[in-house]
Amino acid sequence: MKTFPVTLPETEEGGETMKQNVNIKDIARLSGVGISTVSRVLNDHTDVKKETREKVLQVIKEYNYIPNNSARNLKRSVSKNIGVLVKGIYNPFFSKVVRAIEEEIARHDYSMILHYNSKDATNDSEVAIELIKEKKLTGLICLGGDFEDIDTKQIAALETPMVLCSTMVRYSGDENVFSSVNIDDAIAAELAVKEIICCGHRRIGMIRLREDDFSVCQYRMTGYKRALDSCDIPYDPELVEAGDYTFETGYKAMQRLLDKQLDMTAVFVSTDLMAVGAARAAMERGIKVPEELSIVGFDGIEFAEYFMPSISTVMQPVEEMGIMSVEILFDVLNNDGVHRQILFDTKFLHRESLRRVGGEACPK
Amino acid sequence: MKTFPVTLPETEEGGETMKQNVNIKDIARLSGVGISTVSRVLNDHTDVKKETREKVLQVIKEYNYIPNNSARNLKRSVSKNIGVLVKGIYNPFFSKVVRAIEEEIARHDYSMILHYNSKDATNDSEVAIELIKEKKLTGLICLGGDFEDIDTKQIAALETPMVLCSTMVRYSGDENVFSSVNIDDAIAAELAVKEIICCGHRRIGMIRLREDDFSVCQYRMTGYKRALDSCDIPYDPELVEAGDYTFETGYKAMQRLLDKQLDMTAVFVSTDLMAVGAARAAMERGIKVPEELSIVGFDGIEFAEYFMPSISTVMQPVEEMGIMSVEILFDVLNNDGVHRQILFDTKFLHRESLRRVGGEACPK
DNA sequence: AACGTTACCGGAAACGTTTTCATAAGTATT
DNA sequence: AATACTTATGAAAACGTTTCCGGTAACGTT
Repeated sequence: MKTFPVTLPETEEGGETMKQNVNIKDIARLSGVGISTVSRVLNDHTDVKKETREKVLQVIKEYNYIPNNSARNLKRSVSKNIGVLVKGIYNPFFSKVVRAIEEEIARHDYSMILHYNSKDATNDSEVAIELIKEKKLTGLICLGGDFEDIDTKQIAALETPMVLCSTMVRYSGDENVFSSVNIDDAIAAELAVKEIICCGHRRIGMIRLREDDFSVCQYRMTGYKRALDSCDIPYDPELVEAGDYTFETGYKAMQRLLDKQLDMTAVFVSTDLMAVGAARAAMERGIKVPEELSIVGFDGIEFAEYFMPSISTVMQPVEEMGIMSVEILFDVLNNDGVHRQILFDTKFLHRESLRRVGGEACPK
Repeated sequence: MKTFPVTLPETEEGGETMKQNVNIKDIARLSGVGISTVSRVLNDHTDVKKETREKVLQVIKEYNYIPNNSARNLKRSVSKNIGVLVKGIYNPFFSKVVRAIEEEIARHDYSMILHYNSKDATNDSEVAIELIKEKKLTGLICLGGDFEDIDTKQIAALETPMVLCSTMVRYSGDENVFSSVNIDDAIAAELAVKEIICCGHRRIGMIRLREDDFSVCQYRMTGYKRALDSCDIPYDPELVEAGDYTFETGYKAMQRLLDKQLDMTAVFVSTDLMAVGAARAAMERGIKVPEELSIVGFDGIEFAEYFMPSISTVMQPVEEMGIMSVEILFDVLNNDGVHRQILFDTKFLHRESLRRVGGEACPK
């Protein structure tokens, strides 16, 4: 039953037998060194004589040896896996971030475990903690969702870096147990609405997110109000309807808005997806966009650019945000828990769906 | 340094100390049974007395014990991770499949490791094999991409079930080493083009995929030709341009097509993304869609429905395909390698972008 | 009463690494 | 020549499971 100190059945050209799995012991034996030396070579330790290292590397290559990750993980008591937890909405914006994240993670020689939290009304921090513990993750990036009443003690105890990207945090503690990557939704929205105002619009509708959806998108509503306020335009709740990210709800929200027969000349929409739905709803009723109604979205998904008319929007630096999330994660990992909060800049893209109307521009 | 056989420092209410990680030995000791019994409980083995099981479960719950996955993986010599390898294009179609896959994988209590293969011109099977070996995956699902000259011996030797979903396979072996989930792209495309012909169109353009992109989308070209053929419409290479999935290349391909001043009345486009880009290109030039030019896409992504005009397209059963891929994977896993090839049906969606013209319908 | 079965259970050997510790050999220092 | 310090190395102890192997107790069968 014991392995004898003989050479392995080699994987010959056309040979039928193929040793299923070469392990570190085999490599050690075959290169005439101890196991620990092989391990040192594998992990790039410096204290191995050059010739020894080369010899070992050659054997490794020759036998096509791949170290067993499970064993490594067990010893190191982490998994070289980084979790990404995505809040359950389907949004091309998130898909793109995920992609950027994966590429960056792969560059660091880690793997990405992707999990969608589809339960709608959960506080995502619990799911996050569960995930970390269960899968022994090296780190976790949360995309979207809602962290409320966080048990900072528990999170700190995990000693696993967490980065929240585009995640709503409602919690008034001072402890600093995670990093975050965001844009300033309120300011970005405020600027967008000001752009609308600058085009002479005064009656500006808004399609916001349902209030029970605690995502950062809620702040876009704040920005809307602030912009109105700073230009002395009264806030009229009649002009506000809500949806929940999707084309369809944007479409319906716009219908409700139009049904009210308001003298609206522009609408600011919380997400590009809804903006497209909204635009369609208006156009279906024969309302010309932007001649009769301007529409502005938020996110910067590519689709908005190809819609006819192309949708003016607030562009988030998608890839950069993804990459930064990973960078921060590894920073925290290596520099022992110094967390960072990053705010990215956005850019307003003035496209076809927004047009100047008669009225004078806002002084501001 | 050794752990003494005393009770653990409990996680008391408000207590500061928290035993970092309870393990199976602790649970065994605390519930007064042997380690193997705890293991049996954990793995739902039948040969444990009811009371013992309950006792153990209670202790597990009380101490919030979560088994160490790395250790489990090491013993079981698999990882409870299922890989998903996505070919590097950004396509909302794939994002949606991935999502369906993840949910199904999670339902089985596995994790999904998602990896994007961004290298454009690779034979993806090598990446796949590498991935399986390195991450000790339980199974692998490939989305898109190209398997050519497969080393079936090597794949068989892995003994890891592989499912190819929407993946191009160019290889003439008889051995059956993987399962597949697909639609019949040629037939679906043929039907779509016949629909166009039935609307009276005779000069039908095509925006296909670049020929060096070996994806299943190539078969859509086959379908196009077949449809023309069966209705005795001559194939005219002038009417064909190529792109590579994206809005932008669809847009440009349409421009090239229009530049040629052909008397085209409809265009069949290989992917919805390109179809939208193409529609935009036409409309920008003042060509009315569908009044002057009909456009038909392929895939069934949601966006196509909200574009104005909504894009007629071939709907693939996205979620079903994802779920099926996972189901097959587990089937193969449990029934010892009986592979299956699945073909899903598609559905042609006649929407605004396709309109009847004067000419008589095709007899067929 | 002796025996065979069955239902439960514990000990201990894996699984394949990383890392600590000890040691041997070489080199520099006294 | 004795000492100390470096450099390279191997043996062996973990890491936390699963599972094989065997053993005990209870029970029914002869």
